[in-house]
Amino acid sequence: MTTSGFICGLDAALAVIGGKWKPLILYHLAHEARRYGDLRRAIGTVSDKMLIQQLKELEADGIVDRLDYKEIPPRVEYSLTAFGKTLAEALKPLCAWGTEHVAEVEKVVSRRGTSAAESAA
Amino acid sequence: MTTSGFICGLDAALAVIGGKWKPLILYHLAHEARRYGDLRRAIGTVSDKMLIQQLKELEADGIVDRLDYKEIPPRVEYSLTAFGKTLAEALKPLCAWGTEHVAEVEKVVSRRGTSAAESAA
DNA sequence: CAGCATCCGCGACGATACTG
DNA sequence: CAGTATCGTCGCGGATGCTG
Repeated sequence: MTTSGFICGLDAALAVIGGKWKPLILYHLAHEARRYGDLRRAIGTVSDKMLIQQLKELEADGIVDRLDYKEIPPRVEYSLTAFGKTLAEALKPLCAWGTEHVAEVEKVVSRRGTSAAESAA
Repeated sequence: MTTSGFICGLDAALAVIGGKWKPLILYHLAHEARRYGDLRRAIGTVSDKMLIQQLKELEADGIVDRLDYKEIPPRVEYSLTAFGKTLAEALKPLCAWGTEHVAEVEKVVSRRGTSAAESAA
């Protein structure tokens, strides 16, 4: 058994950033460390359950770092690890591609169910 | 509201390549045009329904091109469009990143359910 | 050979309530 | 503030069978 499941690295990468909220998390964390609630507010429409879950997976993947200040009231900061930053680097071209072709993509995707683009006037 | 659903191009890109079999399809099509059955065999464990569906979405997205030879028995070839090739280009670094860190990723992902790790050729 | 229709399970995703 | 636990929905993805 190859035990390697992944055929073209792309699979591996997608397994890491494929979660519904992961790209957004990565995006917001790329600039600077963020507190939990801060992050949630930044993303806007994510539930605690999902945010925590995705955050934990990213943490398990070694992409993000969790810093607990052990204070009362609680204060926790999330940030990208060095490893996570290499991922962010690798993501840049794709991000640029997406930005450049947002219009086309959005148009077609919205036809598939208004999943990502809701208020596309 | 931003009316743009997508915050960072990354979202847009993921909406395009996020399907379960899309990376594999892209991967196999990147090298050369492929016939339907050929493609299905190459991927191995994909059902007709899924392959067709993903292929159609990619086609609607302008990523892949469908060439029907109108013959009997039927012959259809799928290939990347010029647009699709720009996407493939943007994907390379991510692909490389995934390849480079397959080990780490695979380890963690397999803990989450052996979901993506199974289809080896 | 290429593709479509249908049924169905299961896991992702989400809303709500509760805790330290 | 930063989570956790539970329950319910929804649609993705898979298996099977049929058609041109």
